Amino acid sequence: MSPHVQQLALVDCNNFYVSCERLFRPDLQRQPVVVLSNNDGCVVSRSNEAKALGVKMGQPWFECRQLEQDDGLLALSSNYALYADLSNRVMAILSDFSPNHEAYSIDECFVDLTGISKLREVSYEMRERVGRWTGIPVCVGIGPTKTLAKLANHVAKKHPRSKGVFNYNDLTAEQKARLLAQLPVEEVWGVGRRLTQRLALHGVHSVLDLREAHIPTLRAEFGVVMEKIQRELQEVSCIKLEEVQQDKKQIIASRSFGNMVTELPVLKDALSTFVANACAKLRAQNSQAAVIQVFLQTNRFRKELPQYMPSLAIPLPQPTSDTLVVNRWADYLCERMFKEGYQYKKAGVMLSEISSIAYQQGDLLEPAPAADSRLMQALDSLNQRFGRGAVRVSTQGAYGEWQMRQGRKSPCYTTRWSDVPAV
DNA sequence: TCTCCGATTAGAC
DNA sequence: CTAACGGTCTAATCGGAGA
Repeated sequence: MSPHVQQLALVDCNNFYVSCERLFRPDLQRQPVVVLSNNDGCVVSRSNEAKALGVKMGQPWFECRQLEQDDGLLALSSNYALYADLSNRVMAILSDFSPNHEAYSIDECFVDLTGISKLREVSYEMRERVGRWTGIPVCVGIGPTKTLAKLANHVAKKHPRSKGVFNYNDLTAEQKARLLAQLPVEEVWGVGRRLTQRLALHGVHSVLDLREAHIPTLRAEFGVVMEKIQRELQEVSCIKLEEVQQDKKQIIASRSFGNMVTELPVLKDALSTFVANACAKLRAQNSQAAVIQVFLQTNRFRKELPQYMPSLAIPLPQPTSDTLVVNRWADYLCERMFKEGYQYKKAGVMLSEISSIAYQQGDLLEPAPAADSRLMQALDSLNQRFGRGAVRVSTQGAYGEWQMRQGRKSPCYTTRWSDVPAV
């Protein structure tokens, strides 16, 4: 093999949320288990046994709920504090294998193993060490580009013979072609449902079809994104490893309500919580926002009810990350949009035009409101020590109607002492 | 006619 | 309580407004 081929590994946790729950509930092993999204709305993680029962990713819980009685399917509310904590542990272990790595999502990490000797042994060791130290099962896919590493990971997950590790770079040209011909094009990273349909119209069904497609046609019909995907399949790296986490360019805090909301004060109360979360995220990356947007939504699935989905944005007089300042604007925007006679199901706040506080522009007319940032710093450090929501804006949480339903949540074993069972 | 901007679309997980 | 369907984020693209 030529020495300059990139050996890029994608390590992906198996059924991550379900695997996290199983760590503290050994009785869930070999049982059909799913984890639900916020508000216990949709299935977002499935054990293999749940997949075998036909439960689909993203399926609304009420649609498969019957399986609870019929087949012993167990559903749990999501416990993000637990998943984030375990994710951090997995990432820390993986980072020991290479200084060049990217935590791509809560359950996936790219690790650049180029130039490592005994690559085979090392990739098995990654899998085993994560399993031994955290109890989370993972699969490893290796390829010359991110897109092919992802595809290799898919192969590792699907074929038991691979024992959880698959290296695309080990294949001959013929073996590569044979493998790609068997894989449907929707398995490719960046090709979703819509693009799969459109590609089929052009006779592109397998990954091999896409790799070999006529380039000018592809570019004209599908744009630069598809061209990049094709180049990646041709082993030309177009998507680089992002080793440092980029600052968010946009921050959204929104939630569906546990019950429909009809009154303005309740909406404002919910929004003040969203503002607090969004501004805390903003401050955590040392940024400020210049535009705030608020949106309200009725339940789009209830077609018989009157629908109203307003959204309003406003440029702030000065960029800020101050919860109290943003909250006043959110109140104002909410009041301007609120209409009596609708049942609101969801609301949210979006912060955009985000910049680093390092570049704070001095305002010639208004004195800089630096004093308030001390209050926000105090608030952040208290909430960090005692848990999110320990210190709040006065109105926040006065009404309970909007809070989401989470009737099936497991205890916070790793992040809250009081939830750890006595030995 | 060109450019900018907001809204829309598509995707990931 | 007897209906019930997530939350964030990015990038490309498109159409209209305004220069």
